Amino acid sequence: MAIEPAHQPTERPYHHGNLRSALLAAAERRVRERGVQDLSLRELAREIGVSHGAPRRHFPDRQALLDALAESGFERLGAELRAAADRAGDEFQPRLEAIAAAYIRFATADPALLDLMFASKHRATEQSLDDAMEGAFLVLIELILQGQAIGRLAPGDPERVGLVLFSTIQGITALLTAGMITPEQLDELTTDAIANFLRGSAPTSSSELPEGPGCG
Amino acid sequence: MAIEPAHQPTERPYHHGNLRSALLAAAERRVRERGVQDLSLRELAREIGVSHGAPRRHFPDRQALLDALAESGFERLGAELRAAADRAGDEFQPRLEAIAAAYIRFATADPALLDLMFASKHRATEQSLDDAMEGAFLVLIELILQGQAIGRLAPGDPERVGLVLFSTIQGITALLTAGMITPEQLDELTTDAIANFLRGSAPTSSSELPEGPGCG
DNA sequence: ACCACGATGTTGTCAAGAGCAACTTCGCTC
DNA sequence: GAGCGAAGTTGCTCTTGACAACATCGTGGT
Repeated sequence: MAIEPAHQPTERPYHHGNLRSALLAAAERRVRERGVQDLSLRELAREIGVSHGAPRRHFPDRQALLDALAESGFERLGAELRAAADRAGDEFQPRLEAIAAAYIRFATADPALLDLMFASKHRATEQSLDDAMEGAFLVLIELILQGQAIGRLAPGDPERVGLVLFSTIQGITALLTAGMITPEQLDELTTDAIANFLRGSAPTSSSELPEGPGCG
Repeated sequence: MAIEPAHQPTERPYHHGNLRSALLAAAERRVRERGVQDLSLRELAREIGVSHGAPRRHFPDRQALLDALAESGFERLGAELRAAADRAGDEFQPRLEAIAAAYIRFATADPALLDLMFASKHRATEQSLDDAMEGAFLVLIELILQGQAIGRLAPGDPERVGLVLFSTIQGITALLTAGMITPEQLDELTTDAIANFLRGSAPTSSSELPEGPGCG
């Protein structure tokens, strides 16, 4: 008989439908609210209304779920960075500031997730995780290329320059989530760091203009 | 009956003597070898040869041990930074490079401990942890002050400048422990970052010498 | 239609760890 | 030398992760 059991029309069917997505979504929320440490597969199963053994079909162990969480985190981060860059228009510096702000916004909203993303790499040799990471980093590389093209940044391997910028921004988030700086200091530090990066990576007068015309 | 039981002269006495230190030492080694995640109080107790309930007398719960570990980590980090600075002599740039190298050496040798140090701050409102952190950061501040005094760095709040430098170095370690850069890239990135910082924080010609004598 | 099979979910079990409490042993002081 | 508190032990409960055997569903082949 039929299509539905007698109790409630929306009684859970035997199969959840997309348990994997549900687990990831619930896990991301739990991580945001209570940290990675307290994340329990059984608790997630309970919350979703599924048995404690069910998650195993989708994630062989706890680490596998964390890896998947990290991967989706990198995808979302990449998307947010790109969106911020797009919204910021075509000019270099506003784009740089928008990307940095978006990164820091992500880190502020999801500190535990970002930690997880940076921690998960250790064990996981997953290609997909690498790809997701690479995708997020690409936004920075493109920005560097633009900066070099318009002469705001000294020429050179864009990846090297990108890493310097990346380190700085990631370091700021580390200090923030570690509680070593207050939210007020955050804005100040971000501004300082970007200004420092721009000055430090600007073409030198001599490289830009071999004759040293600054003293014309 | 008396002084010793019959078995072995060096049979463990009922009281360990300094279980707290032993726990911290064993924990630090375990964290270095297998990460924070796998650290188990009971395993430590077993390794030291003490019952599973004993650690509780010194650390009310697992987090308390982690906090203590973080604190001692900051103390050691501070000591190593200071030692490196002292060894480097009196000149500014060698000191800067030595301090950065020492920080990164620490991060390379004890990645999990550094993560722990930066993660433990969340919960712990311990004053002692703050103090230990502050002590490590002080080395940087003094360095900045020196740089400003000799005119290699632009004047300004040394803490602000110090945070920029700190962020960058900490960011590098984050990329390293995340596996996003290889050890070869590490040296390159460190060099780039320091050079970038120095250029970015150098006094401008105009602020340094109001009359712009560079073209004299 | 029907059946077999694989994917998904459930239940039961085991080992291990954290946290807690009652008890024991020791060192130290009065 | 009695007792008191610090340090250590033992035994318990609860939770979790991992695993295996079983149940249920839907889908493709015939």
